[in-house]
Amino acid sequence: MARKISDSTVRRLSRYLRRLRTLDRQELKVVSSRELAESTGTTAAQVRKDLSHFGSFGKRGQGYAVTDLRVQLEEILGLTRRWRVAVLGVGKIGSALLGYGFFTQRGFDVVAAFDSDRSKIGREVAGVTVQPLKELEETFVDREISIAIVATPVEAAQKAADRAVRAGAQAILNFAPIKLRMPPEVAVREMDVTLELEGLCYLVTEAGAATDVSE
Amino acid sequence: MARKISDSTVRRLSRYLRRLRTLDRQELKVVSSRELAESTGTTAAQVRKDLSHFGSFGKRGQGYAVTDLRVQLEEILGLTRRWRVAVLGVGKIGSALLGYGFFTQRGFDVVAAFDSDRSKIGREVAGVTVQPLKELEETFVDREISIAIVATPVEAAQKAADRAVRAGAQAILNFAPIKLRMPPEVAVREMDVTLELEGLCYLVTEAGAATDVSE
DNA sequence: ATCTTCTTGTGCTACCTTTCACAAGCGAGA
DNA sequence: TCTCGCTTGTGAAAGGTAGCACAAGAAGAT
Repeated sequence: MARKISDSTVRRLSRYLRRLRTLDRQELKVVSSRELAESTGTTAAQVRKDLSHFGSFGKRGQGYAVTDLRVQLEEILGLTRRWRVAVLGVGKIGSALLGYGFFTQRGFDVVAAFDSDRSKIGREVAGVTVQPLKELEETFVDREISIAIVATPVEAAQKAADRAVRAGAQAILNFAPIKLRMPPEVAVREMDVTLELEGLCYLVTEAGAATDVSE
Repeated sequence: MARKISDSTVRRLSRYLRRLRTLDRQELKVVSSRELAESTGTTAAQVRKDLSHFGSFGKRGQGYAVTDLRVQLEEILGLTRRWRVAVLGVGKIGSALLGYGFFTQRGFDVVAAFDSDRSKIGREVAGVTVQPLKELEETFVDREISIAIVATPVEAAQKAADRAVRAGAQAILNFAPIKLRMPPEVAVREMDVTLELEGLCYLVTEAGAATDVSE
């Protein structure tokens, strides 16, 4: 299992898992690569290729055992344990994330929140008390936090992420509109709303231009 | 300009533009592909290749004129006009987006918000009055809304998106954890927090397993 | 026991994206 | 005018990802 798995494969695995959990709740026993593909927006061949990187989980002629595959995927993705998460920056996005019940349900416990704004410190948001930044290092170590969600204003993002990493964070989910510079051993994913919106604008504009020409 | 530009290229163009806007504000006149690459986390060759799909904007030996390239990119991405946006679902994420000042600054006007919850209807969030879903169609047409941000609970997402498209939306930014089925002419981008978090878990777990073996 | 039907796992192929490497071009200075 | 230093634009190569097509295998029917 030494070969590198691409981000797009990992994203699809998450989608398969999500679907499998639903099927499992509905007590369905078996699913085919085709069904899995249709419900996650990909192709059957892609599903099989993705899974084949990790082993053979299906039965020819039958499909995949739902519960079994679900468990396998949870193990592959590292979701058999719970993950402790901290939110850096309790503004609009930070508060929304703190109140997002889905996390707990999915194995993520938001156990700390930080902000530099004195008026926010001490306030309790969705069961988590907002702490001052100076307590970041100690809290990360004490509560064994491995994932930091950066939801600060853009100008504070890099520094906040740096501190989280020095305090032991192994992964960063970044909502700030900036490309963070991180050491290679730290996993980073970007959630950049304006970037995606601008991407949509390009597609709409392009589609419009294309039809204009053909007409 | 008939060839298809990949999503990753478009995302990078957005990043270049973001950087160019900063440089422009700082009154810097010229920038090289190398500088642009460093500040956006890519390579100089990549920057040049990305731009070359749309024309020759630089001067050999000199670099790119900042303002000029900024304007070119704004035109390419379709950002010389303003875009009218509606938020579907005024829960945690929806409200956070409504209050996100960055949008206005970047050419996006959130001109409508919808929710099915009676207690939210009529309430004003960041200058936008929450409307009932039954007014969706009329409002999309009247206000010429082209982009819908789906921030409903997962079970309502597909229906909300369908209605938006029937009412004239050309693009969907989807925050619900589901792969939306949309006609091909509609542009869709996903913002799936748990998907990204699970991706981080995979990377951290994998990195841990790798070091365990080598040690 | 054999045949039929169905679906997996996978080698091969096609396509797409990124990187490399260098000629072409620009300006400054002698 | 010629040379030098620098950076672009781009063809070609490398590297990666997705799709195709089919042999292998499993269960049930005859």
